Amino acid sequence: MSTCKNHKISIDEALKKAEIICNKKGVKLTKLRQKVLTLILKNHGYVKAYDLLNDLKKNDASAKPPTVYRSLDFLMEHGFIHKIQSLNAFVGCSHPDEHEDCYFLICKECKNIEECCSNTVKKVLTSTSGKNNFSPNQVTLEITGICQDCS
Amino acid sequence: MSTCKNHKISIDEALKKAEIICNKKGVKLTKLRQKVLTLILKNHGYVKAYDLLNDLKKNDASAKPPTVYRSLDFLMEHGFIHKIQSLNAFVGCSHPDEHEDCYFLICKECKNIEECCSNTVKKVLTSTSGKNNFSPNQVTLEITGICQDCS
DNA sequence: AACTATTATGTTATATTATAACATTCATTT
DNA sequence: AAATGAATGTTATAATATAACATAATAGTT
Repeated sequence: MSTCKNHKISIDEALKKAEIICNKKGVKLTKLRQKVLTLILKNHGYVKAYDLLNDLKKNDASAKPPTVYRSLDFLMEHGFIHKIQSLNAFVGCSHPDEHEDCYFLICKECKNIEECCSNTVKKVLTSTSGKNNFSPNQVTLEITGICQDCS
Repeated sequence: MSTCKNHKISIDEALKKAEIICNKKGVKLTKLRQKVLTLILKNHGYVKAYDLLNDLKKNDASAKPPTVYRSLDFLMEHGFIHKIQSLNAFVGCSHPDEHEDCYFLICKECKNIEECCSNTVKKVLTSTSGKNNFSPNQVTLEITGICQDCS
């Protein structure tokens, strides 16, 4: 069982968690989707779609862009991964079951991405949106900088 | 002089402002850059790079991707426009001289984008980053939802 | 004015990211 | 087994962006 200081939980645990959530929802975590999720979780930083595709090709030469994008779509839809908009990249989610608005601390040194949840941030964003009479739907909050280990 | 309720200032004013800032900085707002900035400001919502390219081609058939991307880079570098990461699109900036961390309210109905500055938001983000021992460098905050006019 | 250095633009080519559209396979239910 | 719907395979292409090198314009120097 592989673990990593950057994973709140191990890959195996994350996969099991995903399996359980899928069962609850009545959707299927197919072999392919598992494979893609595993490849993403294995990385401590972020992963690019075409790097994933190349990884998939090692086992299955017939893998093509839709192969990976469809899995990515599924995994995003169910909160198992997130897309980092400012990088066109993807990261695993450490807590797909308890999902709130999250934000990302992206270290430009080590490329590591920390996913954070903060009620304070959430509240401030909601209230500021409210002041603008805006009904928020989806928040993209990505903070690039230098992490503790790299400073 | 064209104005728009969504522009805090008119296009002409924005151009003049940009001109002044460029002079101060010792950089040049060339005809091409002016043209690109104008095309962006004319839009009330966001603009895609290749739409800009097509607009440019109307006057100059030889325009090519680097033509527009270089201008976009320049305009972003000096704060005259912003890139909306979640849309791969660009919006004009209404206050390039008094620049702080801004965020964007993106209406998925009317496609309008409101640029906002909030000290509260800024403070919360800085302090939350600090709690994670993270030195923020650049913040991407994009909130998608429904604006007042569309709700 | 001629020379030089720098900046900006032109040009060709290609890299990167992502989706549309249709065919086939697989799993589940009947 | 047949029918259905979901998932995957496959082909093609769309959309976004940059590398690399050539030329032109500009500003500063002689």
